[in-house]
Amino acid sequence: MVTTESSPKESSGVRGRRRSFDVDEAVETAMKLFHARGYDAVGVAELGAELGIKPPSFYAAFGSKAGLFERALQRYTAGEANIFARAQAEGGSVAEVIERTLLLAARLYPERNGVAGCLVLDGARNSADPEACALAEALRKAGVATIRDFIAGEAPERAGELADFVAIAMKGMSAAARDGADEAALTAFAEMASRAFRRELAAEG
Amino acid sequence: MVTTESSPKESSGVRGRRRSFDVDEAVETAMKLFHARGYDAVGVAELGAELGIKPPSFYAAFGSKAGLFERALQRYTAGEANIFARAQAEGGSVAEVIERTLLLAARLYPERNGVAGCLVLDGARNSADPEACALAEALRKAGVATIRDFIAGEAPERAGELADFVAIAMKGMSAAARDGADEAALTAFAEMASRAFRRELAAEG
DNA sequence: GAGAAAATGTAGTGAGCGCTATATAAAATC
DNA sequence: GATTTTATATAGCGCTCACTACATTTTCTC
Repeated sequence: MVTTESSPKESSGVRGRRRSFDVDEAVETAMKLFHARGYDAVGVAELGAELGIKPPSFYAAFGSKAGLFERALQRYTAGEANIFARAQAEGGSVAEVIERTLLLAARLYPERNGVAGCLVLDGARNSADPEACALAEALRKAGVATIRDFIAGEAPERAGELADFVAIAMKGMSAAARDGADEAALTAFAEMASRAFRRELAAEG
Repeated sequence: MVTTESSPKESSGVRGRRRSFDVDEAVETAMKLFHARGYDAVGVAELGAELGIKPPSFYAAFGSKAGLFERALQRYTAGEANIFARAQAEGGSVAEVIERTLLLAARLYPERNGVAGCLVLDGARNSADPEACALAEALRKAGVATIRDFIAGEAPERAGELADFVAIAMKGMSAAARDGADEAALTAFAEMASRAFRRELAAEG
């Protein structure tokens, strides 16, 4: 082979040949592909081509296609896509945090570079792979549980249905974004949903 | 062959061998399969096995997999799944019809026999086939246009965003149902969304 | 019955799927 | 340098995908 090794002299402390690609970069690329077209529609061959690696390197690094999807989901939820965590970090009342959450979704979900909606909510939608579905489902359940616990701080009686309201609204916004809705349309919805949430929260259960 | 022809004596006026299967029944079966698992996840081989026909009969009758999907969508929208048409048929104000629409969705969308959500909204979600996506998208656009025109009768100024609110809420309910939400959860959402719609309609734009 | 038309059964097509066996190349330790 | 370890490249696995060529059967018209 005739590669120009970037740093062949310095020891890394790890035995064996060094990876010729950046794993984090690969996960980032895969994340975008899965997000743009859904889990099933992105093949291992395309991933390999896009990542610049051959199948053996792919499976040595990620174990399986679902393994890479799991890494992509981890990267997704650890970043700016974790909308509720970002909204909660700014503090405020339950109504304020939920409003911020919905408005943030309206800002983040519209199509940008072929990517729209939420990877967790829609990335494995209609997938034939049970493993991919289970990975996304676990994150969805954890997400709504987090929101429910947060709402329970102010409204323990109605926390369940109020969290469901937010979750279903988010699913609608993600689906709408994937169907082509722009930020203005999603923001209009988010504002109406926020007003609704505020009123429902204020009303006695 | 040793088939027992059901009515070999009476002429049908059409030349050639008669179909050995009922096309409408086949479309019905295909509709359920597409609805349950999504367009891409249902293969032609499985459809043929389930319908009891071989590939040549399949393609002679439907032209292509997408052709059968189109027939399935037509059958779907012509039946009880056309929620808005059913809600509108009962008459009443815009707020009443929309409330009926959302509550009807909450009743129809939860999983029954492996089928959940809306075929038009989610049947081709994440599909790699542009034709299937285009068929579903056309029906989605027609549906929201119908709702917009109906709302415009009472609120011409805000008909666009109010119709979008309903459409996004329905997408959320369909997605939630496919994720396992039951009728109680969807009904709770539908009631909150209905109250929200009523208030937004009453408020001056 | 002859011929035409339509549907069927048998048997496949090329292409893509996720994944792997095997050998080689590059880095470490000894 | 010899050995070990890791990652690589080449090539191909068995399987499914949507779809079709071809001969045959059924049913019509004439």
